[in-house]
Amino acid sequence: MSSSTTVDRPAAIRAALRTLVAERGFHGASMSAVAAQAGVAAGTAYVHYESKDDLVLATYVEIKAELGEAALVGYDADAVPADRYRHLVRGAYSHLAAEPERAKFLTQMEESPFYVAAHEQLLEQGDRLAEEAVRPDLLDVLVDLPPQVIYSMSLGVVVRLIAAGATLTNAELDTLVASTWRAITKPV
Amino acid sequence: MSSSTTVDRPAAIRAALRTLVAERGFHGASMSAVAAQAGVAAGTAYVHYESKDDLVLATYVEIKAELGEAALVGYDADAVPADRYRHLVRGAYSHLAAEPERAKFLTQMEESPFYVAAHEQLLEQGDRLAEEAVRPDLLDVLVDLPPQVIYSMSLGVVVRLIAAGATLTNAELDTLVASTWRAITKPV
DNA sequence: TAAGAATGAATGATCATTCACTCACTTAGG
DNA sequence: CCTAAGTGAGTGAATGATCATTCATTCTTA
Repeated sequence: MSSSTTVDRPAAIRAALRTLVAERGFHGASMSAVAAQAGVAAGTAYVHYESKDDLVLATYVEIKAELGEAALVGYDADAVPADRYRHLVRGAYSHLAAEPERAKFLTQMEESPFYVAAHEQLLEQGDRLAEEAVRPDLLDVLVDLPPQVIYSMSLGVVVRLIAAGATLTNAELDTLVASTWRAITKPV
Repeated sequence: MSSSTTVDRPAAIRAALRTLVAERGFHGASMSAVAAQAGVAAGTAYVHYESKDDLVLATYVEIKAELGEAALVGYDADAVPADRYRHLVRGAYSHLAAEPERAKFLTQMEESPFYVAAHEQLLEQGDRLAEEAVRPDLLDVLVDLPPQVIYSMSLGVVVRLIAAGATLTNAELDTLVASTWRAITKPV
């Protein structure tokens, strides 16, 4: 059992990975560097994670889960697709803007060698946002493009935008929601 | 001087890098692997390029230059911004779809540690497409977001789409042009 | 034959990962 | 209470693999 005085090392190590990947890319996030950033010895990460892949995966899943949870706060599952989309994008924006490190990690992740495995892991664990995206009434109105491309035109834009250091006013965010919605839905 | 019977090794090495990065990511594109793919010895790349960074940069610049050239064929510089945009996106699409390897290389590149240096190099050499993007009459109608984000909502979508293996009909491509144009321009 | 191109084994750096060991803390027995 | 054995997190030097890069040597070609 852990008492209130003990530290959650796995969480500290995941946080260190987030920070280093966000700041320097996977390039600058060697296991020794991560350990140093977390203030632990090189071997400690391996007490909690089988491998670097395992750690990266766990960190990615954690960030995605937090993002999904945050985006779904106050969500009305019975609303019309366009309104549901608006809610999710705005929720994701707020959550990511509050800690841009997360957005930077995600953009670094998306084209990395880890991504394929990470995406599979996510599907196994159940990705609340992805599950929302495949609801039939939404799918019906989406353009016929690979999910990855749909993502890159919608939530992906928000992630990259925050990773790039941009901030939007409420009005600008609404414009972006509307624009990206038009981009991913079939023309009337 | 090279006669007609000699091979252009630098070009072969750049092509090998393209192929390996497209197929396996930067991860699987070590200098030995690139040399092997090009059918030359490990040291040969260093006869023509100072370093791996140098080779990656040259390959990136080459792909961007080819893309710009292809997109600008038949370009009417006096047309209205929306029409110029349409021409460039359609041109880029055709060029990339003809050899998706290029699109895959570009997506791999965009979040890699090489990107910052590559982008600078591109600006020095003069990027025809980027120069088109900053013409005042176009800039005037674009939303106020970092260029990188504008790119990711416009040409970036096309690049990712092709890298993901999608193909579009003429009509679908027009829809995409219109959608992304709405995404990057200020609302009326 | 001179000059540049090509070679590929060797070099040194960096990495992920391992493991024998230490240490703090818990538990069982007296 | 006290103590001894047990437990598992934490350590960090060592290992072996992989890489980018070098260079003495060989080959090609003009």
